[in-house]
Amino acid sequence: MFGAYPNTVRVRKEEVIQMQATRVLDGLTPRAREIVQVARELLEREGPAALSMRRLGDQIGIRASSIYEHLRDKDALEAALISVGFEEQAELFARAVQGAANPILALTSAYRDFARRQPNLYRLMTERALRHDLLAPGVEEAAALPLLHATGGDHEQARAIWAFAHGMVILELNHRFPGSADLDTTWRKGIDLFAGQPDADQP
Amino acid sequence: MFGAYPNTVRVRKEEVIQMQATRVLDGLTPRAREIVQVARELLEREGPAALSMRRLGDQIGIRASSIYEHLRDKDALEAALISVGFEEQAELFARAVQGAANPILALTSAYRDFARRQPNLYRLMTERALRHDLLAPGVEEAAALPLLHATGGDHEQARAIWAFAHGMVILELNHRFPGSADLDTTWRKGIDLFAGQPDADQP
DNA sequence: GACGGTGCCTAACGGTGTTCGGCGCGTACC
DNA sequence: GGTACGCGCCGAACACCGTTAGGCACCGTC
Repeated sequence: MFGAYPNTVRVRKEEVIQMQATRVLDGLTPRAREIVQVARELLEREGPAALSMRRLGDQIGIRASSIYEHLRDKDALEAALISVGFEEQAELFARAVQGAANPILALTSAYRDFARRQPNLYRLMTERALRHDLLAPGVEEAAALPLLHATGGDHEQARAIWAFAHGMVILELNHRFPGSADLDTTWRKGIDLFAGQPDADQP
Repeated sequence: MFGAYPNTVRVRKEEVIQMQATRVLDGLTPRAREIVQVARELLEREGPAALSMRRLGDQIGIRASSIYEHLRDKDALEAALISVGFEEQAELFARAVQGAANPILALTSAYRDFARRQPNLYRLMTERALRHDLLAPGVEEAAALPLLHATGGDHEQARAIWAFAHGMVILELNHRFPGSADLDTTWRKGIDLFAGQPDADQP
């Protein structure tokens, strides 16, 4: 992410829209889509430990072994969930920057919102190396494009902002900040550093 | 972390040293210490999936069920590993700031080194909420103190730097940056923003 | 009407964390 | 010196996990 394209890339909004149009679940049968959807609800409602093939089968009304008729294995199921997550991020982020006075602030707010609304999916999307061989192609890059666009194509800055945002989000989700911490302020100050008045050091 | 103490705390170096002296493993029997040590090697050598009670027993030469004579359960084992990790961080960080021209830069370098040298332990320490009821008391705070000290007691700044550092580290460990990314540069630029010349915007 | 594929089933394998009952051995005490 | 105790181990078992193999019923197509 933030480096898959050469530094000189110029991203037009049309390209972003087009990548969003590539629906992840289109490559799946209706039954597989249903399974992925139920899996997502189960994951978010009861946590990662509850997302077992047997529990998932129970939710649908079939045996665990029958799931393998529709999805190769659990890795493929998780990859589908992650692909859906990236797709929704891409759409969310593209919408967030539309007409935003401070695109980077708008993007990081949307990033935090996404993670807080579906913490278990967000963890799934970030806590391990990605299986690019199982993900829907291009979906990760599509989620990253709005931020790269907001930094004017500066991969360096985009990566730094992403690292800060992910660090803030995942430490918050894992309750690693004390309850007394004013995270809104920490976010604002941090983002101001990255995206704030860049002309401050100009004469 | 970065908030367990009131903002006005003044940390003397002697206090840091003293907290380091509290050895985590002292509360364990010799056999339990051995198990934790073997578990650490197994975790780091073969990854989190290999850290099972049976595999661990094999390494020691006993049955999995015998481990429960020495450690309450797997949560307690993991908590011991995490406690050891924090303890080593505390010592490493305290050493890193000694005589450093730029303490924050020295600290974040040590932070990254720690994570890269024992990625699986670092993941274990950060990827879930901490079981404070199982951790050695004070060990998390001890690891956080040097950074809080380096920011002059500014919890806000300490949290932001921590979030950036953790984000950079965990995304690097999980291979989420492209191979072409120059992470050294990203680190330097990011840390400069947080800790760099604060007199840049002075006349 | 037979054929083939689809989608489910049961059963099983090897793995996981954990508990229970038993057993041998060394130490402490009478 | 004999006895009691408890520590540290063991085997067996339970409930769960991901996954595979083989069978069976249905349904559309030739």
